[in-house]
Amino acid sequence: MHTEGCSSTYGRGEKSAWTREEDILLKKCIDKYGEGKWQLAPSRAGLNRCRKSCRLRWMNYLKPDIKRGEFTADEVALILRLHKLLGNRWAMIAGRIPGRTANDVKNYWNTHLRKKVALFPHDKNTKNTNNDIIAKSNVFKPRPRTFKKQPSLTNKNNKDTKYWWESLLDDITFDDGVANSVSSTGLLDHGQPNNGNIANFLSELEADQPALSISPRPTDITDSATSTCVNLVEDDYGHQNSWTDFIMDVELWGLPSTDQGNAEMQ
DNA sequence: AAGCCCCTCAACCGCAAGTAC
DNA sequence: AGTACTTGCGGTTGAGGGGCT
Repeated sequence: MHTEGCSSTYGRGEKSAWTREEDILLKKCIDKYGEGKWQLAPSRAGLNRCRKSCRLRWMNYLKPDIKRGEFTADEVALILRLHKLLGNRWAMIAGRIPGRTANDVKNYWNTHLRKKVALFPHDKNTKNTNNDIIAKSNVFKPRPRTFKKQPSLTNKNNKDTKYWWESLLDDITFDDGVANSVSSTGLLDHGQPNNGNIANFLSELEADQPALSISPRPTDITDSATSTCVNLVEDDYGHQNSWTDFIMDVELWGLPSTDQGNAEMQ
Protein backbone atom coordinates (compact mmCIF):
# COMPACT_ATOMS: atom_id res chain seq x y z
CA MET A 1 0.00 0.00 0.00
CA HIS A 2 1.15 3.45 -0.81
CA THR A 3 1.77 5.49 2.28
CA GLU A 4 2.36 9.15 2.35
CA GLY A 5 3.76 11.31 5.02
CA CYS A 6 4.87 14.75 4.11
CA SER A 7 7.90 15.35 6.23
CA SER A 8 10.16 14.64 3.27
CA THR A 9 8.52 17.40 1.31
CA TYR A 10 8.64 19.95 4.08
CA GLY A 11 12.23 20.73 3.42
CA ARG A 12 12.69 21.58 7.07
CA GLY A 13 12.80 18.17 8.63
CA GLU A 14 10.67 19.20 11.57
CA LYS A 15 7.39 20.72 12.56
CA SER A 16 7.34 24.39 11.77
CA ALA A 17 4.70 27.01 12.33
CA TRP A 18 3.20 28.81 9.39
CA THR A 19 4.34 32.37 8.94
CA ARG A 20 2.07 35.27 8.10
CA GLU A 21 3.68 35.48 4.66
CA GLU A 22 2.92 31.82 3.98
CA ASP A 23 -0.68 32.33 5.08
CA ILE A 24 -1.05 35.22 2.68
CA LEU A 25 0.40 33.23 -0.21
CA LEU A 26 -1.89 30.29 0.45
CA LYS A 27 -4.95 32.48 0.84
CA LYS A 28 -4.22 34.25 -2.44
CA CYS A 29 -3.81 30.89 -4.11
CA ILE A 30 -7.15 29.58 -2.80
CA ASP A 31 -8.87 32.84 -3.71
CA LYS A 32 -7.58 32.50 -7.24
CA TYR A 33 -7.95 28.78 -7.89
CA GLY A 34 -10.44 27.69 -5.28
CA GLU A 35 -10.27 24.75 -2.88
CA GLY A 36 -9.26 21.32 -4.05
CA LYS A 37 -6.38 20.19 -6.27
CA TRP A 38 -4.19 20.36 -3.20
CA GLN A 39 -1.32 18.69 -5.00
CA LEU A 40 -1.03 21.86 -7.07
CA ALA A 41 -1.38 24.25 -4.16
CA PRO A 42 2.29 24.39 -3.05
CA SER A 43 3.59 25.23 -6.53
CA ARG A 44 0.71 27.58 -7.30
CA ALA A 45 1.23 29.42 -4.03
CA GLY A 46 4.99 29.28 -4.22
CA LEU A 47 5.21 27.58 -0.87
CA ASN A 48 7.81 25.17 0.43
CA ARG A 49 5.06 23.10 2.02
CA CYS A 50 3.49 19.80 1.10
CA ARG A 51 -0.10 19.65 -0.15
CA LYS A 52 -1.35 18.06 3.06
CA SER A 53 0.09 20.86 5.08
CA CYS A 54 -1.51 23.43 2.77
CA ARG A 55 -4.89 21.75 3.02
CA LEU A 56 -4.69 21.48 6.79
CA ARG A 57 -3.65 25.08 7.18
CA TRP A 58 -6.57 26.22 5.06
CA MET A 59 -9.16 23.92 6.63
CA ASN A 60 -8.13 24.54 10.22
CA TYR A 61 -7.05 28.13 10.21
CA LEU A 62 -7.38 30.24 7.08
CA LYS A 63 -10.87 29.36 5.89
CA PRO A 64 -13.00 32.52 6.30
CA ASP A 65 -15.97 30.95 8.07
CA ILE A 66 -13.91 29.45 10.86
CA LYS A 67 -15.04 30.55 14.27
CA ARG A 68 -12.31 31.32 16.79
CA GLY A 69 -12.48 31.72 20.50
CA GLU A 70 -14.10 29.91 23.38
CA PHE A 71 -16.67 27.23 22.81
CA THR A 72 -20.09 28.29 24.01
CA ALA A 73 -22.10 26.25 26.48
CA ASP A 74 -24.41 25.18 23.67
CA GLU A 75 -21.50 24.03 21.55
CA VAL A 76 -20.04 22.06 24.44
CA ALA A 77 -23.38 20.41 25.14
CA LEU A 78 -23.68 19.52 21.48
CA ILE A 79 -20.18 18.06 21.37
CA LEU A 80 -20.91 15.91 24.40
CA ARG A 81 -24.09 14.57 22.89
CA LEU A 82 -22.63 14.06 19.45
CA HIS A 83 -19.62 12.29 20.88
CA LYS A 84 -21.85 9.98 22.83
CA LEU A 85 -23.63 9.16 19.62
CA LEU A 86 -20.79 9.18 17.10
CA GLY A 87 -17.67 8.41 19.08
CA ASN A 88 -14.41 9.98 17.90
CA ARG A 89 -15.79 10.98 14.52
CA TRP A 90 -14.54 14.51 14.80
CA ALA A 91 -15.27 15.52 11.23
CA MET A 92 -18.90 14.51 11.58
CA ILE A 93 -19.21 16.23 14.92
CA ALA A 94 -17.59 19.40 13.60
CA GLY A 95 -19.87 19.27 10.59
CA ARG A 96 -22.80 19.91 12.86
CA ILE A 97 -21.18 22.80 14.72
CA PRO A 98 -20.98 25.77 12.36
CA GLY A 99 -17.56 27.39 12.18
CA ARG A 100 -15.73 24.74 14.16
CA THR A 101 -13.17 22.43 12.62
CA ALA A 102 -12.59 18.77 13.36
CA ASN A 103 -9.21 19.68 14.82
CA ASP A 104 -10.77 22.29 17.09
CA VAL A 105 -13.37 19.85 18.34
CA LYS A 106 -10.83 17.10 18.82
CA ASN A 107 -8.47 19.37 20.73
CA TYR A 108 -11.27 20.72 22.85
CA TRP A 109 -12.43 17.23 23.66
CA ASN A 110 -8.96 16.02 24.55
CA THR A 111 -8.08 19.03 26.67
CA HIS A 112 -11.40 19.77 28.37
CA LEU A 113 -14.16 17.27 27.94
CA ARG A 114 -12.39 13.94 28.17
CA LYS A 115 -11.28 14.68 31.69
CA LYS A 116 -14.65 16.13 32.53
CA VAL A 117 -16.38 12.96 31.44
CA ALA A 118 -13.80 10.87 33.27
CA LEU A 119 -14.72 12.66 36.47
CA PHE A 120 -18.17 11.10 36.24
CA PRO A 121 -17.42 7.45 35.58
CA HIS A 122 -20.79 6.43 36.97
CA ASP A 123 -22.62 8.29 34.31
CA LYS A 124 -24.86 5.63 32.83
CA ASN A 125 -23.90 6.69 29.35
CA THR A 126 -20.18 6.24 29.71
CA LYS A 127 -17.86 3.58 30.94
CA ASN A 128 -14.15 3.58 31.58
CA THR A 129 -12.22 0.79 29.91
CA ASN A 130 -8.43 0.85 29.73
CA ASN A 131 -8.58 4.50 30.73
CA ASP A 132 -10.55 5.38 27.64
CA ILE A 133 -14.02 6.71 27.58
CA ILE A 134 -16.06 4.57 25.26
CA ALA A 135 -19.48 5.54 24.08
CA LYS A 136 -21.94 3.07 25.48
CA SER A 137 -24.80 4.04 23.24
CA ASN A 138 -25.17 2.71 19.75
CA VAL A 139 -22.89 4.59 17.42
CA PHE A 140 -24.20 5.88 14.14
CA LYS A 141 -21.47 5.18 11.65
CA PRO A 142 -22.48 5.67 8.07
CA ARG A 143 -19.75 4.22 5.92
CA PRO A 144 -18.45 5.89 2.80
CA ARG A 145 -20.13 4.74 -0.34
CA THR A 146 -20.64 6.22 -3.75
CA PHE A 147 -23.18 6.05 -6.46
CA LYS A 148 -23.17 7.57 -9.89
CA LYS A 149 -25.54 10.29 -10.89
CA GLN A 150 -26.99 10.20 -14.37
CA PRO A 151 -23.87 10.53 -16.51
CA SER A 152 -23.67 13.60 -18.61
CA LEU A 153 -24.10 12.88 -22.30
CA THR A 154 -22.65 16.17 -23.38
CA ASN A 155 -19.65 16.65 -21.13
CA LYS A 156 -17.22 13.77 -21.20
CA ASN A 157 -15.11 15.35 -18.50
CA ASN A 158 -17.96 15.64 -16.10
CA LYS A 159 -17.30 12.84 -13.64
CA ASP A 160 -20.64 13.41 -11.97
CA THR A 161 -19.87 11.28 -9.01
CA LYS A 162 -21.82 11.78 -5.86
CA TYR A 163 -20.52 10.89 -2.47
CA TRP A 164 -22.47 9.42 0.40
CA TRP A 165 -21.88 12.45 2.60
CA GLU A 166 -23.23 14.75 -0.06
CA SER A 167 -26.39 12.72 -0.27
CA LEU A 168 -26.74 12.96 3.46
CA LEU A 169 -27.71 16.57 3.14
CA ASP A 170 -29.53 16.47 -0.14
CA ASP A 171 -33.19 16.85 -0.76
CA ILE A 172 -33.05 13.30 -1.89
CA THR A 173 -35.42 11.60 -4.22
CA PHE A 174 -34.41 7.98 -4.50
CA ASP A 175 -35.15 5.66 -7.32
CA ASP A 176 -37.55 2.85 -6.67
CA GLY A 177 -35.99 -0.49 -5.92
CA VAL A 178 -33.10 0.72 -3.79
CA ALA A 179 -32.68 -1.75 -1.02
CA ASN A 180 -33.68 -0.61 2.43
CA SER A 181 -32.63 -2.02 5.69
CA VAL A 182 -32.42 -1.05 9.27
CA SER A 183 -29.46 -2.45 11.12
CA SER A 184 -29.72 -4.20 14.43
CA THR A 185 -28.97 -0.90 16.08
CA GLY A 186 -31.97 0.62 14.43
CA LEU A 187 -29.77 2.83 12.36
CA LEU A 188 -29.08 3.12 8.70
CA ASP A 189 -27.29 0.14 7.28
CA HIS A 190 -27.03 -0.42 3.56
CA GLY A 191 -28.93 1.48 0.99
CA GLN A 192 -31.38 4.28 1.50
CA PRO A 193 -35.12 4.25 1.46
CA ASN A 194 -36.70 5.27 -1.77
CA ASN A 195 -39.48 7.77 -1.99
CA GLY A 196 -42.29 5.25 -1.86
CA ASN A 197 -40.78 3.33 1.01
CA ILE A 198 -39.90 6.12 3.39
CA ALA A 199 -43.03 5.44 5.38
CA ASN A 200 -42.12 1.76 5.61
CA PHE A 201 -38.57 2.63 6.54
CA LEU A 202 -39.65 4.94 9.32
CA SER A 203 -42.15 2.36 10.56
CA GLU A 204 -39.33 -0.17 10.74
CA LEU A 205 -37.22 2.35 12.61
CA GLU A 206 -40.00 2.97 15.07
CA ALA A 207 -40.64 -0.74 15.48
CA ASP A 208 -36.96 -1.28 16.16
CA GLN A 209 -36.83 1.58 18.61
CA PRO A 210 -40.16 1.70 20.41
CA ALA A 211 -39.31 5.06 21.96
CA LEU A 212 -39.44 6.64 18.53
CA SER A 213 -42.51 8.08 16.95
CA ILE A 214 -41.60 10.14 13.97
CA SER A 215 -43.92 12.92 12.97
CA PRO A 216 -44.32 14.61 10.61
CA ARG A 217 -43.20 12.15 7.99
CA PRO A 218 -40.54 13.62 5.69
CA THR A 219 -42.78 13.40 2.65
CA ASP A 220 -45.43 15.42 4.46
CA ILE A 221 -43.32 18.53 4.05
CA THR A 222 -43.46 20.75 0.99
CA ASP A 223 -40.41 22.63 -0.13
CA SER A 224 -41.43 26.27 0.01
CA ALA A 225 -38.93 27.22 -2.67
CA THR A 226 -40.18 24.83 -5.31
CA SER A 227 -43.68 24.15 -3.99
CA THR A 228 -43.01 20.49 -4.50
CA CYS A 229 -43.26 17.72 -2.00
CA VAL A 230 -39.74 16.67 -1.15
CA ASN A 231 -37.96 14.67 1.48
CA LEU A 232 -37.47 17.55 3.83
CA VAL A 233 -38.47 17.88 7.42
CA GLU A 234 -38.49 20.90 9.65
CA ASP A 235 -36.62 20.96 12.90
CA ASP A 236 -37.58 22.87 16.02
CA TYR A 237 -36.00 26.00 14.62
CA GLY A 238 -37.90 25.93 11.36
CA HIS A 239 -34.87 24.79 9.37
CA GLN A 240 -35.48 22.28 6.67
CA ASN A 241 -33.29 19.22 6.74
CA SER A 242 -32.98 16.07 4.70
CA TRP A 243 -34.74 13.09 6.16
CA THR A 244 -31.36 11.53 6.93
CA ASP A 245 -30.44 14.55 8.98
CA PHE A 246 -33.80 14.32 10.60
CA ILE A 247 -33.22 10.72 11.61
CA MET A 248 -29.90 11.71 13.13
CA ASP A 249 -31.58 14.49 15.04
CA VAL A 250 -34.16 12.08 16.34
CA GLU A 251 -31.34 9.82 17.47
CA LEU A 252 -29.67 12.78 19.11
CA TRP A 253 -32.39 14.87 20.57
CA GLY A 254 -35.47 12.78 20.60
CA LEU A 255 -38.63 13.70 18.83
CA PRO A 256 -39.25 17.19 17.57
CA SER A 257 -42.85 16.80 18.63
CA THR A 258 -41.77 16.47 22.26
CA ASP A 259 -39.92 18.87 24.51
CA GLN A 260 -37.19 16.38 25.16
CA GLY A 261 -34.61 17.91 22.87
CA ASN A 262 -35.16 21.45 24.00
CA ALA A 263 -35.32 20.48 27.64
CA GLU A 264 -31.97 18.76 27.42
CA MET A 265 -30.42 21.68 25.67
CA GLN A 266 -31.22 23.97 28.57
C1' DA B 1 16.02 33.88 37.93
C1' DA B 2 15.93 29.12 36.84
C1' DG B 3 13.97 24.79 36.41
C1' DC B 4 10.17 21.92 36.17
C1' DC B 5 5.57 20.57 35.10
C1' DC B 6 1.29 20.91 32.85
C1' DC B 7 -1.82 22.58 29.36
C1' DT B 8 -3.20 24.08 24.83
C1' DC B 9 -3.45 23.76 20.11
C1' DA B 10 -1.15 23.92 15.58
C1' DA B 11 1.03 20.73 12.90
C1' DC B 12 2.45 16.20 11.45
C1' DC B 13 1.92 11.05 10.63
C1' DG B 14 -0.18 6.94 9.12
C1' DC B 15 -3.95 4.88 7.30
C1' DA B 16 -8.44 3.87 4.81
C1' DA B 17 -11.22 4.85 1.11
C1' DG B 18 -11.95 6.75 -3.28
C1' DT B 19 -10.30 7.78 -7.97
C1' DA B 20 -7.60 7.52 -12.23
C1' DC B 21 -5.41 5.01 -15.49
C1' DA C 1 -8.34 -6.21 -12.24
C1' DG C 2 -4.46 -4.23 -10.48
C1' DT C 3 -1.66 -0.48 -9.22
C1' DA C 4 -0.50 4.19 -8.23
C1' DC C 5 -2.06 8.24 -6.64
C1' DT C 6 -5.14 11.62 -4.02
C1' DT C 7 -8.00 13.01 -0.39
C1' DG C 8 -9.58 13.26 4.12
C1' DC C 9 -9.68 11.57 8.69
C1' DG C 10 -8.25 10.33 13.55
C1' DG C 11 -4.31 9.82 16.50
C1' DT C 12 -0.18 11.76 18.09
C1' DT C 13 3.51 15.02 18.73
C1' DG C 14 5.87 18.98 20.20
C1' DA C 15 6.50 24.16 20.58
C1' DG C 16 5.28 27.67 23.39
C1' DG C 17 3.23 29.76 27.30
C1' DG C 18 1.76 30.01 32.10
C1' DG C 19 1.99 28.65 36.84
C1' DC C 20 4.40 26.88 40.65
C1' DT C 21 8.38 25.96 43.54
